[in-house]
Amino acid sequence: MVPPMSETATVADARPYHHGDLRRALIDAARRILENEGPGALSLRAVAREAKVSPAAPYHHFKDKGELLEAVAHEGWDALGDAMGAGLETAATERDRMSAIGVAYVEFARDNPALYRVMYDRSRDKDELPEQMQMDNDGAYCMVRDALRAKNPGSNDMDVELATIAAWCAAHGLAEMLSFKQFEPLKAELGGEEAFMRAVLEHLGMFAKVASPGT
Amino acid sequence: MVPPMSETATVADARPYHHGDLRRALIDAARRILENEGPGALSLRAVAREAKVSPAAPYHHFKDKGELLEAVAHEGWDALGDAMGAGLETAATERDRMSAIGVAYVEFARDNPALYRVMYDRSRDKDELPEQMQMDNDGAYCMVRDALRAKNPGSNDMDVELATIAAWCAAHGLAEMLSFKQFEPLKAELGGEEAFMRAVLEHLGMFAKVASPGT
DNA sequence: TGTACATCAGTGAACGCGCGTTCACTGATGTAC
DNA sequence: TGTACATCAGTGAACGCGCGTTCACTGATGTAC
Repeated sequence: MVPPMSETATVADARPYHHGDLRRALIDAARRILENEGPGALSLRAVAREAKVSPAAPYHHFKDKGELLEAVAHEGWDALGDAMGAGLETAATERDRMSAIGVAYVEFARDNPALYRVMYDRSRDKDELPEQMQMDNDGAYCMVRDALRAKNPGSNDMDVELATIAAWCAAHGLAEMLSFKQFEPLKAELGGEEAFMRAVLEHLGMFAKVASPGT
Repeated sequence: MVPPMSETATVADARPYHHGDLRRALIDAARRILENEGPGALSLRAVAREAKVSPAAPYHHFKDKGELLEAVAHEGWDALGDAMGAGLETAATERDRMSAIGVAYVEFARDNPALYRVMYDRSRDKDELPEQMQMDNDGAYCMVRDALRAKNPGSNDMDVELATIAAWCAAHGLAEMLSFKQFEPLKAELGGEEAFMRAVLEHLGMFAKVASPGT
């Protein structure tokens, strides 16, 4: 009788006692859980399970659950910044830059809804946006500001700053609204979700109290 | 020896076995917990505790925890609609209506942050905004749409609809951004939080791709 | 007006669950000599 | 090159906890006659 595959690991199923890069694996596992099961399922134990490791193992890499969440959120902000940068590249003209960034932002949120929620989740709260969102470090926030400055030459700094914040608010709001069912007829009428997104963003001026701020 | 206050309840501390309106009391208790301890603390048991009732009592009024949350969220939407209506009343001129509603919206979210989160969490779970947000029932959504129609006479229906959604997105985004610490210097510079809110909302047009949609 | 009885709205104990975290441990790795 | 030993990164069992929910119950209320 041929014995089943020996217990001593073959090269193929070798799972060394030491993982190699468990930290990385845990963050990846967390993202997998987020997207497959939502933020409610994201427990430390679930992450360990997903990474095929004991419940205590993560503690060699993260002080506690909060620190893991922090790392996941940090990667999320990086990824969002990358997505916005990639969107910017697609803009044909300078005038298109803002909407290209906006569309990239909203699509990122749509495609990574649970991650996006973790990023903004205040329960770990510091009442602070991450480094990528600071006003002075060439992060995503500055990318938007630069695009706005280019689009509105001659605007004063305060106006550009406020418009940047307004843009971020609008994109965030749209990102959270996009998936509500009641907009589906409108999306269909406009020819798809991206058209809907652009249409909403283009109508912001109609809502604003003053069409040309700073005048 | 004078016996201590009789076990048989005096009029003052009469707590009848039957509560009278436990459903109401549970919803109020939930709101108290939300604002004092945040959404994370909102368990059915905590609500029962807060209402000074056994953990099983709520089941005579709500099928399960979800149904209680639903009731809390429903009241939240009503309260938000009321706040927006009250804001509308304060608008001196027709032109001010939109910003009056917007300010009222954002202030409601600022003053009831945990309730506000529950409202949108429940909606997101169902992929549906509540009745107050439907496009055809004289709710809060329609209030915004009417104000926009009045402000932009002659606009076609689609433009008004899209601008309404844009306004809602902007207000929601600002509501969630408002309390981040990094905006504090800006608020101070502008002379306070309300000035900041108005300034951000007024700058939306600068972000929009097209200043006058529909042209 | 009294009384029997059904119904309603509570109680309190118990259930099983998954959670975050700790602990003593052990296997694997790296380093000093 | 070989060996002793410190350190690192895992294991697996256990802790106490609060949770949602169920259950048999009981006190209070309302109704029929």
